[in-house]
Amino acid sequence: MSKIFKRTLITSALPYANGPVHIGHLAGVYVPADIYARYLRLKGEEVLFIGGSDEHGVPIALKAKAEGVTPQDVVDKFHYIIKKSFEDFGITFDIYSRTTSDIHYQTASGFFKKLYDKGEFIEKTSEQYYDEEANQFLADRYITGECPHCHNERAYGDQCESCGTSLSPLDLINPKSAISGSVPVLKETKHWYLPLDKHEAWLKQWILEDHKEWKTNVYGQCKSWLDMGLQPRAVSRDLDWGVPVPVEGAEGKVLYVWFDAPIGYISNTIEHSPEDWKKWWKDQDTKLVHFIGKDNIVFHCIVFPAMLKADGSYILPENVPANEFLNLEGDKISTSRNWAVWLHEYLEDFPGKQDVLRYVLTANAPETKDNDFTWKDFQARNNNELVAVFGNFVNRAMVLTHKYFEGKIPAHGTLSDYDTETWKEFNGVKAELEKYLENYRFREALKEAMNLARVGNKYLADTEPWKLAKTDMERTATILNVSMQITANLAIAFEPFLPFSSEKIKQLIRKNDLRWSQFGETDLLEAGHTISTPELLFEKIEDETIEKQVQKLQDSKKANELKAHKAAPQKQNIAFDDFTKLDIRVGKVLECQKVPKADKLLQFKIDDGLGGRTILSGISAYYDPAELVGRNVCFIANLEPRKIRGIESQGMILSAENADGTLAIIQPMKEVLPGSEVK
RNA sequence: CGCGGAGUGGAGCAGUUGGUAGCUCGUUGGGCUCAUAACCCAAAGGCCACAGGUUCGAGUCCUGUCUCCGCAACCA
Repeated sequence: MSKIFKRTLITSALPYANGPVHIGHLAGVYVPADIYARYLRLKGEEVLFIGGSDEHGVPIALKAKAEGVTPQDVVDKFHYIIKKSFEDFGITFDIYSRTTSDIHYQTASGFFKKLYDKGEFIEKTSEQYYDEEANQFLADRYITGECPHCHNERAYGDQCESCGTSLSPLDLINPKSAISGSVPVLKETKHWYLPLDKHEAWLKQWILEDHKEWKTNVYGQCKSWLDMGLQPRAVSRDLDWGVPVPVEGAEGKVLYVWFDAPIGYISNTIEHSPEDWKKWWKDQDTKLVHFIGKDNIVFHCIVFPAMLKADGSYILPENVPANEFLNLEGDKISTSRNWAVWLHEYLEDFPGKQDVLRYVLTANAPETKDNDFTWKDFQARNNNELVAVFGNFVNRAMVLTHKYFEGKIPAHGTLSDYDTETWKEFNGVKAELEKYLENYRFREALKEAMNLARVGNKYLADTEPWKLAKTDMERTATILNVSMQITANLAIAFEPFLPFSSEKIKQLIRKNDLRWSQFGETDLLEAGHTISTPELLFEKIEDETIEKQVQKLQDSKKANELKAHKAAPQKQNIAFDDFTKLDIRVGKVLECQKVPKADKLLQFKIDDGLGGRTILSGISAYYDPAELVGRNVCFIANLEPRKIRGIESQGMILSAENADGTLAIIQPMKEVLPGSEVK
């Protein structure tokens, strides 16, 4: 894997344009990708960094419908919010475009057509629900009906949000079209599939043999997929929002988003350099790197490469450095629950503090496992590391230079052994930094850069120029010369990570043209060169600021709970006779235990006054089996028995579901005999 | 026995091809005063999830077990 490449093409996962970007996206994908891009540029290498919005697919179509606008309105809104926030945050895409661009339509369409003509797809016909009133096939999400499991009447065709089961539209009882409300009919529809199974052999060789250096999470997941055997995947859908399938007889069909989106990398490259885009995608000397989150591993390591290979003229990714997920204050980040720190809001709340967030997200990046972002940690890293170590050193060096030499870099005398040793340390760090950056280990790399600032602080503390200034001005001059050279070096070292601060240092020392190759040089600033008056690089973040953010999160959490607490609408009235058909009883719990290999199930042995029965209930998350023994519970006695996990459940224990989904068992207020009827 | 990832001092993490367990923050004590009460030094704190095995020697290899996260399954 030591191939020398001429240029590097960096792609970062296309954010889905149904919401703004949050810190999870940043930590997982965009900050590392940007660090990598900036580093290579600083080294003078040929780099192209591609970004863009992913704007097709069912969720956007649904959101548009719910808000009574067009899908284009939805993606326009978020595309510009996302694009602007990336710009303001300093993510240096060479192009940030979108999958609704004309060029993308042509590119994606052409890509499909070529594979189609080469016979790289297989065609399959299957039965899907069709809305005769609206004259269209229905995506899974467009079908609602009764969940066969929990009988929630508003389950979707792909999932029941009440019980969490994933469904197929055919499972739904009384399906209804979400578009017209009519009853859909089953109709045959044809789709094209990419036969991944045909690509299995070379994928195995390419990943499992030739790319053992990929990160363990990436390699492991690919191996698991390859070992299980690959299946053909549909590349088209019946939908009216997307790139039309460019084949006769494919009216009303569009490319499936996962096929469509990665081609966006290519179309955005074409949009950026229409003349010579091919050198980025079709020249073996180009190194292609995909930055993504762990949810995208399979698409970028298996599906997209299979697409590229099927075409035959494209290069394959050299590496796919996928990160794990970032949690927020101990909870999963969630767009729908509004549990997130949104980039555009951060930029408003913390103007000029892009680098603080970049620092925290890199220092705590989820490179090997899921990590947690907390505001307290954010504050601590800012105050104890950025302010106290990095900012403080630069300030010390500059203040002293102004105090003793009127802001002019003094000429140095003979370097002492200690001076030389300090520089040696610098050179060592440079090599380490490069090693880490080139292996996508940005957390470690940043730590090395911080160590340089520590070296600086230690240097000043050990040499004590403020004392020497009283007796030995020549030595003081040397010390401050060295200190300012260190400062200039810090500007280089931090440029990929904290570009705004690096820029500020360069302004302060009035030196703009610093390149990576100069890193480690001891004469970046000439004697006599005048520097600006010192300004602070970072400022302390007070407790109140942090408390405000925490409060903001808690408020949104509360708001969500209240929103979710809206009581479900009342169901249709039923006849008294229907009620009497239900046989609800009180029973005493005799035994209770967890069902092995099942997350949620508890197995009960109930004294029902009729000889006892076994009932299973999915409440393991909320009750300890031991505390339930001896308690009275209510259960439906005449519900048809059903086998779950191989055990027959003879009834249903009644629980109330709280707004947050937690369950509370219903029990009678007074002691009653087992088998008592509930009326 | 579903698949993958992870379990290292209070917190967050390194530990490369097996050879005395490190880093940052925090804590405690000391020093210093140029600096945003910042900085520097020192100390305390880990039976490297657990149990076996291979080896002269294992955090590092093998086997088994447990826990956490994601996916899958599952919620009468």
